[in-house]
Amino acid sequence: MSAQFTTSDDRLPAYVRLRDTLASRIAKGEWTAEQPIPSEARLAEAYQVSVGTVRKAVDGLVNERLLERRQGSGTFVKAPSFDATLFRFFQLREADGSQLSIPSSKLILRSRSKAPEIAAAALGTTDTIKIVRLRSLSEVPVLFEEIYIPAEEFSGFETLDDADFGPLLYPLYFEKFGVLVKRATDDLSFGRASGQVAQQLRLENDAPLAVIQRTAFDIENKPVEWRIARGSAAKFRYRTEIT
Amino acid sequence: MSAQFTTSDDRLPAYVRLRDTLASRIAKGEWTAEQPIPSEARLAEAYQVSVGTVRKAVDGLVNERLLERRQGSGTFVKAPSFDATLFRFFQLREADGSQLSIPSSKLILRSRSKAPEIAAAALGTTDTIKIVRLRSLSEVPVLFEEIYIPAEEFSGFETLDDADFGPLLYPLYFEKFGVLVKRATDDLSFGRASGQVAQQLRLENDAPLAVIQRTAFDIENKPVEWRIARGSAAKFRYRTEIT
DNA sequence: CCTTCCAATTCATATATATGACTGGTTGAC
DNA sequence: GTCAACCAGTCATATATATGAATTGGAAGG
Repeated sequence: MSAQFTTSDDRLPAYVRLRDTLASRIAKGEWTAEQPIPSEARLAEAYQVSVGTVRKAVDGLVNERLLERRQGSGTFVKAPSFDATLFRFFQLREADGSQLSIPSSKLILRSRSKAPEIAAAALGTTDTIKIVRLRSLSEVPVLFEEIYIPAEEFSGFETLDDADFGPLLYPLYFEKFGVLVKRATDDLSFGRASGQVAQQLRLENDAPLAVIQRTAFDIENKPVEWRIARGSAAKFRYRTEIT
Repeated sequence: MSAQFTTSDDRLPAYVRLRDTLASRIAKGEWTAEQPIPSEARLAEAYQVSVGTVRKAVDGLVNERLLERRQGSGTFVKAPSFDATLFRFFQLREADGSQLSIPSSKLILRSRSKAPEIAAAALGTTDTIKIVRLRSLSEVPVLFEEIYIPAEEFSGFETLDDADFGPLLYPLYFEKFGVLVKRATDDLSFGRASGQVAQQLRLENDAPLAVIQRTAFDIENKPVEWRIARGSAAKFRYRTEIT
């Protein structure tokens, strides 16, 4: 039984093509996070390569955090744990001082909308759906988000039921539209509150703001979301590793 | 010919012990960045392991950016390219609009000094040497830095000749004290200018400030430097990848 | 019914080996 | 002297294989 690589330049090394092939199968949702993918031996047999080559391909995907190895049990698709990323920036805790938690989200707007220039440049299209949310911890608003996603990829997004929206968008993208966000680039800068932003965040005009602009990419490195999030600079905390 | 692993728990896999051993040899400055380290075949022979095991050990060090492979030529120690990291935050250009460059540095203070609590906590000692610098681009001050390093590791630092100081400290740490900075953790927040900081940066009192607190670690993950850097928030730009 | 033990499955480590690709220097023809 | 061809050394890819370690599920036994 010899499965095919997904079309990709066959001058590339086998382990690279296998990695791409597996990434694509993961993106298609062929495997769930609960069940192991086929064993290394099976994959080797299926794609007619050696186990070593499979291991090297899987190594890559493990490195990219798409897969997770569990010795003795198998290799599993890693649930896209893109969870609290944005909230690493605002290290807030619930009033009781407990662990950080994912803030609740209030949907303010969701509509077909022409993307502003900077979002259009990042996404490569002006035909987008705009989402505006206010995120809060313990009823205190902490982050005001404007989000743009390409209308083409997310057609039907405007008509989703409000009940489908949880506090996190990326799982929704994946479940309803098969869009798996794999990485993102965040740009941080500093600004000042005004108008709707100030009002929603309950800040004074000109209050210092931390501004985070994010472009998110799917498995194929195609940009699938642009957003700008703003929160009070006073509460801003960010930690990063440099190597 | 069988070289020894540096003492490390011999229950660990061979490739891990070899990686540690090589890391230690790199840290000792046994190889320069200009000459290749011994070939994979030679290392395999010297340590009595297979080439595959050597490759896996070297893979690790390449991943950590300690080594760099050049097909056909060899594997080289990577010059600690910790250069412009801090200045990723302040994306400033020379007045002529040219590429970013490393800012010049004016030494303001260098003396044995008791570390403030937060630095002492990071470094594990209060017995430190304090360095204060003002960094400028095209004569415009952009960053005010206070740096603490453990007096024990850097004994003699106070008596270094001023001429030894270039714009970057990490090469100096390495050349004069054998301390190789491998990674660092940066904590970002926003604050307000006052006193000496405001004066040196030529900002008004209460001007918004970006604050970066960094702890730097050597190859053995021992903290070897703590610093706090401050610059005008207005010029602050930071980009990061999330995956 | 529960615990213990065992066997199968799976990933983890390690070796040995072969071939290809790239680099840098040497050789030799002109 | 110049330049092309060659060659030796090095990392890159790929295979085959063996053994160890962790997990799981079921059989055996009380």
